[in-house]
Amino acid sequence: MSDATAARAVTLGDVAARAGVSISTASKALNDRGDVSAATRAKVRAIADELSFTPNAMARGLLAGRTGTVGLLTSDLEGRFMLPILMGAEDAFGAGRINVFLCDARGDAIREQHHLKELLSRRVDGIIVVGRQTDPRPSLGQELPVPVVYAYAPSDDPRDLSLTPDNYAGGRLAIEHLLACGRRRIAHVSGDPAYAAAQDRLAGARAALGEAGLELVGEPMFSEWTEHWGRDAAAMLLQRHPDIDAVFCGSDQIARGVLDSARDLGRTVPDDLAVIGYDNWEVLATNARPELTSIDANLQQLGRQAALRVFDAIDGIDIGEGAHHLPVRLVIRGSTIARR
Amino acid sequence: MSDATAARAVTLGDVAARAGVSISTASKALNDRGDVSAATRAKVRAIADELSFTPNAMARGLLAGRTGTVGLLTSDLEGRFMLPILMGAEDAFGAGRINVFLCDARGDAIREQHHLKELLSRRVDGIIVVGRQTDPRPSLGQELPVPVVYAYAPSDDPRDLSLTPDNYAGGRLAIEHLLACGRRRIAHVSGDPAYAAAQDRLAGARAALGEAGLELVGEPMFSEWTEHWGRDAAAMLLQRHPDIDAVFCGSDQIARGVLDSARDLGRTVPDDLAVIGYDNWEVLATNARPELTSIDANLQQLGRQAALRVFDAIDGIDIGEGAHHLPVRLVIRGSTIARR
DNA sequence: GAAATCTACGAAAACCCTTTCGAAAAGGTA
DNA sequence: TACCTTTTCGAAAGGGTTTTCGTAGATTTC
Repeated sequence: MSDATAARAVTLGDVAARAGVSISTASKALNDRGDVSAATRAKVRAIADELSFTPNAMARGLLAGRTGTVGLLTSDLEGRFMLPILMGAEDAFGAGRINVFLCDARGDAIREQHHLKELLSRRVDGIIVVGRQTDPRPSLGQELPVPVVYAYAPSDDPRDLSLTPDNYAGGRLAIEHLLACGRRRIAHVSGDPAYAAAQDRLAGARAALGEAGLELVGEPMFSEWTEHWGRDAAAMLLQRHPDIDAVFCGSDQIARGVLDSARDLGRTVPDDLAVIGYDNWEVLATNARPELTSIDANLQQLGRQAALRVFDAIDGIDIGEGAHHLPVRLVIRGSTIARR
Repeated sequence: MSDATAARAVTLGDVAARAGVSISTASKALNDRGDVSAATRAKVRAIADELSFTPNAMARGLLAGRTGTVGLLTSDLEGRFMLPILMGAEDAFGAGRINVFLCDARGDAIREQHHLKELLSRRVDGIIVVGRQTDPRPSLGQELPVPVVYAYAPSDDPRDLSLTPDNYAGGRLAIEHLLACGRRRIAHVSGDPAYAAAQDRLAGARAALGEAGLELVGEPMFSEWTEHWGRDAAAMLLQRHPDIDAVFCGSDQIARGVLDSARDLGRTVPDDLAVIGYDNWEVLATNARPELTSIDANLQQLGRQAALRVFDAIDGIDIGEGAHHLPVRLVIRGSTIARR
């Protein structure tokens, strides 16, 4: 960028002057509006191309009242869950010629307020708030001049619209799959029990077991969402309850640890022991031995949905309120069913 | 968002009227500019707060010529490398009251052009282009009205400024560490040989070995950047060259696979065999058995640098040109040195 | 008391675009 | 020729803010 001439950008006026027409005619020619002769239109278009004229979105937005931008307020970019949501949203917006303002609050409420102000000052047409856990988070309030949709982490105010993955259903789905595979003695190893996700998944699992007249083998084991813990937990578990035939893990990382320990202890997966993970983190799941069956939260879909809701709200459509739990999906791989 | 009144946002005029002063006085009062009495200033401020007035950034940008926004044009959000870069950039910008337009081109040139046009239409003050590989990518051209900095993937035009991690130095660093650990019979397992990163790391490794009067054991093994390949490669390697005492892996995933196979084949890491990875992907590296020594490309720092360069360019400072290789960092863990 | 100096404020231009409405030109009809 | 219709274009307003410059009033100086 040595010679980036900071020359004034070419304006509609420049195009009009060069084409020998008025500014209004030029505008109409470029926007297919009003009555302009075909010849004039072609001429203006040609000149605009030649000067590589790009209309000033700000000037346009000033008039229209709409900016064609949406704010994406994340609390923690780092998280693995943020990305697919972000992609889904960006995807949906990209199709509609909307641009995304990205703000990362780093989990800090003050930074969040600061970013919120920035977004409002830029007159975004809507805001998506993406949390890093499925635990409820403080609402931005009801007084905002733009529609807000909460994704992943629901708002703690039921008047807000929140989209969040259905962890309860995920827990059920995992257990139902294990039961369908003929497993009966199922244990649960999960992460931090303070996470709503951990509790919801467990609740779903217990419900599914209950309907089959079964219970978890032993107490559910909670600690961290890491492979390390998965290994340690599995070692303890297999010693205490050598007769288990399946483990439902709260995350793929934990499941990887469980797989490792099981292998070390001479258990064969899936024949001897079925293992199911959660999150369907592809890199981890597909490189496990055997490949890991998992629950996918459809996060990209969730991001898409959030974006579409914001679209609707912008168009004046009522998008409703409350926390909506989006369906999750079972991805079957070799850790629960032997390959034929 | 049930009651998001689409009421017209409060303008400076509203504040001025309510305060009983002119628009210009109100503006000056809020911006600490011009001559305004302390009393008037306080009054205007109070009213602005009360009405929760937020200046319209578009109207402001229209005048100033600067928008306080920067475009982040990524070619592939999905990639693991994008995130830290994005975070670093967002961080640097956040501090300077600049907002980030995020655009994901999905690796598609047409989408990229489309997004570029959008960004220019929004009159961003600068653009950061983030690629997904360290291979050179097509330049956006020299004719753009705003400064551009290429991060991770350098531009193929030497007149552009590119910041990219120094893979050659990374290769050297890895080998030098292994040599310092007393290893002499070192093999190399890497990913897709079509990646510049793979070739650069290998070249650096060979240079370091050469200086010590050594050579790689066997041919470098290329295939995929996966654990699967790491396992397969290690199995072959240890059969063909049972006497190797270290493996330099092209990625942490490959290294994880190598660790797995080594363990299966009864080799002890690090006593018997040292393993070093690349990328320092924390989740993988710290959960390996033993924890994985790796090379960290300082991507967050790279993103920061890119942002700062754009800042400078906006301020009219010449930011230079050419591809700059940013230093990488060795992170020592248990896979190369036994814990005391 | 007049002149000079400050101080505090307001009017208006500028930024770039879209849109409305009126006017001019061109063509057709009686 | 006088009148009407259709087509094509331009003048001007409007959007919200910043900034420049002028002015009215207050204060000081001789």
